[in-house]
This record gives sequence, C-alpha cells and structure tokens, in this order.
Amino acid sequence: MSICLLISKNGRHKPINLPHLQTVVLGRSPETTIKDKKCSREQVELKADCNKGYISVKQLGVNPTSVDSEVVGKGNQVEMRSGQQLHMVNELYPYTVCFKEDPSNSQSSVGTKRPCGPASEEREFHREPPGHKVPRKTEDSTQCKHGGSTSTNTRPESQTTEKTETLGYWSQGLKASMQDPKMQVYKDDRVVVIMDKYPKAHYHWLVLPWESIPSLKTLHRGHCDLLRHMNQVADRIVQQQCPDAGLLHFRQGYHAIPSMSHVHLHVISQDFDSPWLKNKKHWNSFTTDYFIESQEVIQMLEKDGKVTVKQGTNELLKLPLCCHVCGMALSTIPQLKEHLKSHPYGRL
DNA sequence: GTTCTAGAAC
DNA sequence: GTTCTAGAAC
Repeated sequence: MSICLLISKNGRHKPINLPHLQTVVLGRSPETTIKDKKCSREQVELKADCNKGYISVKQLGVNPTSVDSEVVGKGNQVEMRSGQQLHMVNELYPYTVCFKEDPSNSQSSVGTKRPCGPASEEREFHREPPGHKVPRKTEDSTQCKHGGSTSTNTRPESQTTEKTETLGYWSQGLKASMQDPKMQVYKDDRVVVIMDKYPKAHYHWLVLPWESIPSLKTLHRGHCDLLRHMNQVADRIVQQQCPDAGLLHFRQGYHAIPSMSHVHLHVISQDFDSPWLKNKKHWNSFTTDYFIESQEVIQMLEKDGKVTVKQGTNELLKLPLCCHVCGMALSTIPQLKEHLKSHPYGRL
C-alpha cells in the first residue's frame, strides 16, 4: 500500500499525511501555519485514494481553492493527481501531492496490489522517477539544460517535472524542439524561435524564452521585459520570413491553458490554411479568448504582477465553430475550411 | 500536443 | 453506406 503526502511547496511545514480513503479537513490552523483570514478553518476536505493515485479535493470555504489554475468552487469536488498543484485559497499556499511506498510496510508488497487504477494512471505512477517524488530545490539543476548562454533557472523545476507526470512525456516536447538547430529560425541570448511542428496556418512560429518558465502562471512582473522582447522578435520574424506580411494578418498570443510545458508565444497568420488544423479544439484555441494576446499578458503582468486565466476558459474550446473574420457559424470543420477560402488574408 | 477509433450524424 | 466528432491513449 502507498501512502499519500500533501507537501507545502514553499516549505511552510512538514508534509501532511493523508491516510487512504480517510477524510482530512485542512484550513487556517497551526498544522498548515496559515493565518490568512481569507482561508477558512475548514477550507478543504481531502480524501486520498492511494490505490488509484489521486486525492479528492472538496472546497468547503467561501474563498476559492484551486487545483492548477482551476477554481474548485464552494461545495464542488475535483480530483488531484501527483504533479498537480493545489492552492489552498486565493492562489496562495501551494501544495503538491505525493504518493509513495510506505517505508514502514515494505514487506507487505508481497501479495499486495500495486496502485491499480486505469492503465494510464499506472503508467504515470511508475514513470515518476525516484528522487522526484518530493520536489526539492537541490534538484533544480538536474532538469532541462538549455542551449542558450543565459540559462537561468530562477524557479524550482518541480512544477515542470510534475507536469510531465500529469500529462505525459509528450508535453515536454518543446524543450527538445527549441534545442534542435533544425527547428530554430532565430535565436539570441534570451529567446529562440522555432516553427510549430504542426502549424495551424500558413505561418506559425513559436517564440520561447531560454529561461525555464513552465506556464503563464509562473510569470511575474520581472518577466515583462522578456515578454516585450519576445514580441519584438516575433514582429521581426514576420517581416523577415513572410513576403506578404503587409497583406496577411498575424496575431501573437498565448494559449490560456497550453498542453505543452514551457511558455511559448504563438505567432500565427490568420489564414488558418493548414492540414494540421483538424478539430474544434484547434480552431477555438486560436479564435476565442482561449488565445490571450501577448499585449494583454504583458498588461496583466504590469498591473497585477501575475497572469490570471478566467474560470471556465477550458469550456471555450467546445464553443460552436465560428469564422474569426466575419463571425459566420459553420457546423463542421470541412465547412469551416471551405468558408475560410473567402478570407485568404485572415481579414475583411 | 497527436493518433486512433467507436459511434453519432448524415 | 460515408463523414465527422469526441474521447481515450500515448
């Protein structure tokens, strides 16, 4: 049998044991060292299933508890797995969850089932490399050696590592691509530009910082300059690489909840003429508010010091298909593609 | 992120 | 019958 530990990411206190299938209520208390009045004394109800490798998280308090960036909502319950991040309240007091073999019970493995959830969970569980189960700062440098001359890991890499375990190894693909000279279109001391491997339009580049920034939520005010630089580089790439840059409309922005780890700025022409654009998720990720303009991200950082993704953003991916230029509704992807031929430059 | 495929929609 | 989508698996 495994045991489950809830680990304070900023080391506020020692890990809290969550016994198998036992309800544990946490909140403002000496146990968590949280004194913030916004945090209820009974903020969350947690129940670990050590066999299946997840914990149920129920928000009891009024103020938002979140798992990754998604707010749970009072009375609601979500599952949280190894690698995901729980914020006790108001995006504060981060925790991760860790399942590991009970050291006091090692002999019981004979005749005792391993974690036995669905196949994918089993794989994810076993993929977790030893030593990464409890994120530690000393392990930062073992991750992802960047090719740039200024590879400055200013944040613990644990978030990146955990994301791998949640989403699979494929989610780390950009880290390899950005290092691959064959993919690189441009690089300087701060950023690299690569072609999107599966472009969703005639022109589709990704601008990535050498600095390891796992996601939008890792960004802080100090990144504003870097993001402005990414924008300038993107502008330059468009001018250099696109002969009809004057006619063709481009947008630069970030996916609110990207699948791939490592912050990347999409630079994409608005023709959306591509065999790789295949489904509703592809379309809506570039044509709804799921796509956050780069300028908007920078403004958020300047104003609030962080990037906030609105609740329900994931639902935008399920919206009906709608032309990004004229707003016409189309019922299928093939019909949409046919319609797009009437807007070859992505503008009216 | 993509691929694969069952089954819904036509 | 074919086309298309959506969800699981990776």
